[in-house]
Amino acid sequence: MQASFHPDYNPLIRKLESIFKLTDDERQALQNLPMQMATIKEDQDIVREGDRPSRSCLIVSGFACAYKMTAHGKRQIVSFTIAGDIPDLQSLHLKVLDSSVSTISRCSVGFIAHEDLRALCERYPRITAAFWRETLIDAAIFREWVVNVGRREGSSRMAHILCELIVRLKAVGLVEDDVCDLPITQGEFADALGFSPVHVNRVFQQLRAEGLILTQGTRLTIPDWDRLKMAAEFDPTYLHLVQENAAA
Amino acid sequence: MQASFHPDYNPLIRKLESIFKLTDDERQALQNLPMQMATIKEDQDIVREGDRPSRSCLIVSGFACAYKMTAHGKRQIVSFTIAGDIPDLQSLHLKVLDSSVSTISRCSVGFIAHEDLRALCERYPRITAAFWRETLIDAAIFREWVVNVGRREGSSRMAHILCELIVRLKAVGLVEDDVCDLPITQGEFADALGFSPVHVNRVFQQLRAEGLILTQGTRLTIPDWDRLKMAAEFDPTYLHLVQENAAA
DNA sequence: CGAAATCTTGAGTATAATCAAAAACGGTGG
DNA sequence: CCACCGTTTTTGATTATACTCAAGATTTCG
Repeated sequence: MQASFHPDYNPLIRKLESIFKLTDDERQALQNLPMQMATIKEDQDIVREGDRPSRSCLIVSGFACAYKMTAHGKRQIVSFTIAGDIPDLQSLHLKVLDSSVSTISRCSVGFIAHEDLRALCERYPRITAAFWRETLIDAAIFREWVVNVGRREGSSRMAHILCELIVRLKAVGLVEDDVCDLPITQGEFADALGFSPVHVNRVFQQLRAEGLILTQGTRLTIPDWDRLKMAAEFDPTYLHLVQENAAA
Repeated sequence: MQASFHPDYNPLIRKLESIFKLTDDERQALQNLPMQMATIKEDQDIVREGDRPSRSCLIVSGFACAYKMTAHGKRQIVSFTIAGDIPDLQSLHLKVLDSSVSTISRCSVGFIAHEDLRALCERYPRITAAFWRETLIDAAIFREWVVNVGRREGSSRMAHILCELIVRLKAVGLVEDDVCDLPITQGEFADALGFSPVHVNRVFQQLRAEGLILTQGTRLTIPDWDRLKMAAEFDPTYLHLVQENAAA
């Protein structure tokens, strides 16, 4: 089936609008972009390492992640993806996928054919630049994750990933009053941080004890944003948010 | 001063040629691309985190790296860059640099103004796509580094980074008979692997004892490539080399 | 309500960090 | 060519962070 978003609700258009003012022409082209919608339940692979996809997937709602497996069967999550992200946009130019994408929560996703993306890019250079820019921000996030996993310990590592998630969720309107819904299990955080699940649990308790976070089920509350940022050594520059969205 | 390469020696053109056959027009445009050449001695920053550069730098020869510092003064190298790489190409679309680039050995670099790159991309969409693709491969390498630092231990982590370097050096003709010159100190490897220098030293000794590597000064020899690959759990897919260069 | 997943706790272990000092190496200048 | 200096590599001993294993508590969801 084709997408039928109210213009304001198409998360792709919203994201591009936040970077620059779309012309009517560009907006029209984006609204007409064929998109095959699907709902995918939690913990399902959307695409797998080794695939040679002919389309990319836009996460419309829900949480997903990109991950790789080591030869010894250990999983490393390399990024969390939220509404508006296209976690496999790189497959437009790289034939073989080098990582898998899996849902974390139930997701609504839109598949966009590469041929349609290519046609769009060919006609609208500013959209090409915007897509390229998105993949460059993804790369900036990977860089920061290398730093996080390589050089930060326990609680600052955990705090950092929480800061990143909150800022990114805030940018797409998914944080209200320092509260957000974060359906990510401690085991999944472990795979993102290079920790064991047990260690994540202990670090969580430490953060709670220090009053840096509050959890009730999947609901996360940040009582004191500045203190969490401090504990995380968090500097949001690498997310390259535009001013209006950079509420960090 | 302007660049004056023999066509075959311009590492940027060589790299693009390895992806697709350039038209005469495209090759001409690349040869005419204004490039300010400089020689930079070892351990010098070329650009720094926080800069807002108006040009990008092509590494023509030598070894460099991109790195970030944590608030506690620890350094994490997020990538090694070799001849033909443009480690800060992302600054074409991201105003503020989120990482620094430093030389490791004495380097010959060419600075290319963003306005010239933009003009080139505007006129030659295939070159745009090729540059975009290069940044996507950078991102794929960052992903693999997250896995390496997050989920591999001691010798496989070290072996993996050696495998990557060797394959990339081979792709640009800097490996002969399983021997290459690798002017990277153990302290620098430590910053790339998230280890202490002492631990890198011990892992090196382990790899030597297992006959996986041989070192004489900065000269690295790989007696048995398959065994090193095995120890590293190395799969070169993520480097997205084209067939002719994929001698891994 | 019951089963499965997730979270939590404890105990023992392993990988890697830190600190400190010595040996080897590489380049420079006399 | 050799002595000297700074850097890099190496070694040893101790400590710390995080892992593993195992079991019990809690939550979630059908």
